[in-house]
Amino acid sequence: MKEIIINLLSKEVKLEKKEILKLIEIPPSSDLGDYSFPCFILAKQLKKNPSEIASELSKKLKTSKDIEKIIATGPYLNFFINKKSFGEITIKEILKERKKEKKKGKTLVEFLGPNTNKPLHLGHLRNMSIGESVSRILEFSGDNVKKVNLYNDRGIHITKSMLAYKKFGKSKKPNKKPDHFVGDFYILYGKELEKNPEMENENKDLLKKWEEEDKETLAIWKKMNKWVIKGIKETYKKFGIKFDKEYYESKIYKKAKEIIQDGIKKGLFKKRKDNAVIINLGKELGEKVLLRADNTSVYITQDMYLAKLRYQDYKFDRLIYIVGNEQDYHFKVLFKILNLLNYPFSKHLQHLSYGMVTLPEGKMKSREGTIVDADNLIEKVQNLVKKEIEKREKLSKKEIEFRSLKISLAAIKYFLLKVDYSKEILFNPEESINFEGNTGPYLQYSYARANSILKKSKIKKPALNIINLTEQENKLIKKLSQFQEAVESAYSHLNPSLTANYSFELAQIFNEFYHACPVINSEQENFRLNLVQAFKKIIKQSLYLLGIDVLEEM
RNA sequence: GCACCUGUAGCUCAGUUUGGAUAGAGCACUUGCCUCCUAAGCAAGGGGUCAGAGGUUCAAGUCCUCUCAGGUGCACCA
Repeated sequence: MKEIIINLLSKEVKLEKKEILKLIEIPPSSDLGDYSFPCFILAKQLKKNPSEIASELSKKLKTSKDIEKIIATGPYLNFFINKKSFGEITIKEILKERKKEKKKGKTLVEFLGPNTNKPLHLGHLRNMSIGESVSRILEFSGDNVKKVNLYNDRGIHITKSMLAYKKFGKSKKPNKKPDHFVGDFYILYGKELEKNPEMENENKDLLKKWEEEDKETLAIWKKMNKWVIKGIKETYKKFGIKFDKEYYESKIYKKAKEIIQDGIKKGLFKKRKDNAVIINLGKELGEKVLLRADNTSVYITQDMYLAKLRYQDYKFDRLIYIVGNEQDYHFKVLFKILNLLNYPFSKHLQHLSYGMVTLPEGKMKSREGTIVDADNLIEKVQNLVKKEIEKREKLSKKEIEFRSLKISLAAIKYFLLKVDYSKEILFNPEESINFEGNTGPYLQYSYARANSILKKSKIKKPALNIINLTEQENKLIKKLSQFQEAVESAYSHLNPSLTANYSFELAQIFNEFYHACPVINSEQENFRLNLVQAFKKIIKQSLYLLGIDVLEEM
């Protein structure tokens, strides 16, 4: 429909079609028209008042069977489309089988990156929600996407829980979810450290032993890492996440040094007096150590190597790191160094920097016990959902379990995705997770309602013949027609919140329609069934892009 | 101190990328709607110096400058 308007305009207006496309907007109220073209830009070109231009154009442009009316309202040229044919085209287009987009290129999405000393928390849930959603949006638009994870499974923070376990664990085996079991020792380390500051040195010694590959130390490390990873995997599988490949820091941290030699050869890196290797990145980024005096590599060195390794593994066209904004500086430095090293992939790296999840009392702190644990949160929300279900109907235990998990995950994911990723999210345990209004369950509910209509109608193959259209039907058709644009926008901005906002607006309009326009046994049943079907398909796709599953009944 | 990010209704957020018609939702609050396809819903109502000040422009929540407030980073931790 837009194309028709563009073609019409391009005959009378000295602008490229692309420019016209950019300018066309949707008026704030449908009384004004369906599409509009603001004439301000032409005012300079023609040296005339934009209102005059609009009214002249409104006389020149000819209406057709698709464009019924063209009216100038002030400086805007407003188009009224033939709503019946627009409705037919839109619905047909949606109900048609979707051709798969051609593969555009290979994109790696790295997310999660857990430490193997404690269970996942709410921050990880945001990370995974964004990572999964971005991956799906990319894939939907034709990218060949691979999801990768990295376990930060070595280092001073890992030996903390090991040390506490050695001292106080008495070789016990996990008596609860194993990542929580290990996490308790991590917390215990912090507590004991206050009483006994000497532990910090003990911890350093333990790390040294690990680096020297002391057998006993490696055995504890392996055992505890296995426990944590098992627990973490359980959580992210429950959350609906899968990775194509998982990397382990412990397996690469020694090899990371290879990259240092390359930099020295190229004259980029320099040896300091004490034998540490450094790079000077000028005033803005400063001096960075890349290899310690004791010849061990640091975090950034491993990331440098890992980027190279991933390029070897996948020959990606793009690598997107989903990492919190506390690491903005780190990624600036990382990309800068890889650029200086002149690696071919270095220009295709991108940091999707998302904001922290904070609590009303501030940042989550493990020391103060204010960490919102992922497993606990999911369980709590699921229990709330169970109560809601039980209020409504009697179901088997199995069915309650099934539905409550999907609904609670929808509530959590949607809560984390509806806010622009770059912004901080305030999580208020009392208020944040609810099931009404702009929430995941509201969207699932609209889907279930649509499904219920289709199930209950006796007409199984409704014909698409439109007699006349109500205001709500027009609104719904228009919103449905904007799905493609919404996805494209989410793709180019890598922003799931755009999809979330679209989904909510769509569901809202559907619910208005639901109340205003009865489907079953109405004169318009055939057409309305088509409309409901189209809605069902689009809302399902939108929710899929957010990583949210639909329910046929709720 | 330096760098980056944020500031829109009581609360949580859209809208700022690319300036354009009357600044929108949700929650909370007040009312109405289940003999009607699922009330996790719908309808109506009150609630705004778009942090502040200047500037650019025919036009600024949106662009520029400064100020104020909050957050994050500035590790040979990962």
